[in-house]
Amino acid sequence: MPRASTTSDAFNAVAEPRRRDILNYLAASEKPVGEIVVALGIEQPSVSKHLKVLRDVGLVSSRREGKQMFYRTNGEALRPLHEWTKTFEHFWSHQLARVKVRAEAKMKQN
Amino acid sequence: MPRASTTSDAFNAVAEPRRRDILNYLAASEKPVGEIVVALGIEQPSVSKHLKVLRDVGLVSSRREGKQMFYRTNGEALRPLHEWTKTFEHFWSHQLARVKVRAEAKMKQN
DNA sequence: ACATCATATTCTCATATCGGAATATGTGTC
DNA sequence: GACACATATTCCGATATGAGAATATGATGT
Repeated sequence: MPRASTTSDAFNAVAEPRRRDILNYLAASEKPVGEIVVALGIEQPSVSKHLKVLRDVGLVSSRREGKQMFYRTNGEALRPLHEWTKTFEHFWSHQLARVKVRAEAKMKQN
Repeated sequence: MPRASTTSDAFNAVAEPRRRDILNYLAASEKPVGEIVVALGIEQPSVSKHLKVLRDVGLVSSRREGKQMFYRTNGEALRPLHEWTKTFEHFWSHQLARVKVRAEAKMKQN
């Protein structure tokens, strides 16, 4: 069995750095493909292919306006990722407290 | 150019569902490989291979105790994922998002 | 040294991938 | 219709993958 398809879910789709770049770029406002191409410096066919993947998993939506296709990030599709990583939040938010405590303990020694 | 290696970063490593299962399982407390095998019903070689990937990206750490190898989740390595998804949080949590969604729903009625 | 238990590695295979190049589709204008 | 513009699709090649099976390594006890 090979690796799961990039279009199988949001986890697989955002594993690709370029696709995260695109999502970041489209988060502020919708943009036509051509602007993504120049802004991120990616070849046009690659951008179209990445957008297709993102669209398949619901991470972007599109709208046609004349010759142009406007894409926008649909951040809601990232919610499962956020929720899942959130369950590990205590690993670092608690740590801050622990480091603090350890630092204070060291201070007392001196 | 093929897909980036699963060991290139945490994003790629957790794209595999089994590896997320393992991270979930090891989050509570460290466990030997054998227990992961029975708990998740995955073949032992697969578990070892997944653990190697997770270890390569710092998502788990290991400790030997006699014949057994204990693994534990290192949640800190998921922080980049959490931080990144957090930048999209307003898509679902912000009141504006809710208003938008409701407005779009109303549009669809017509 | 040997046997046993626990884990890791190696091998094969079918498959999905990404980038690049070329081409196709779709839209508006003359 | 012919043309230009914007975007999408197809074909190619190199490569990493995950599962399964077989085997290797490592640790302990006798």
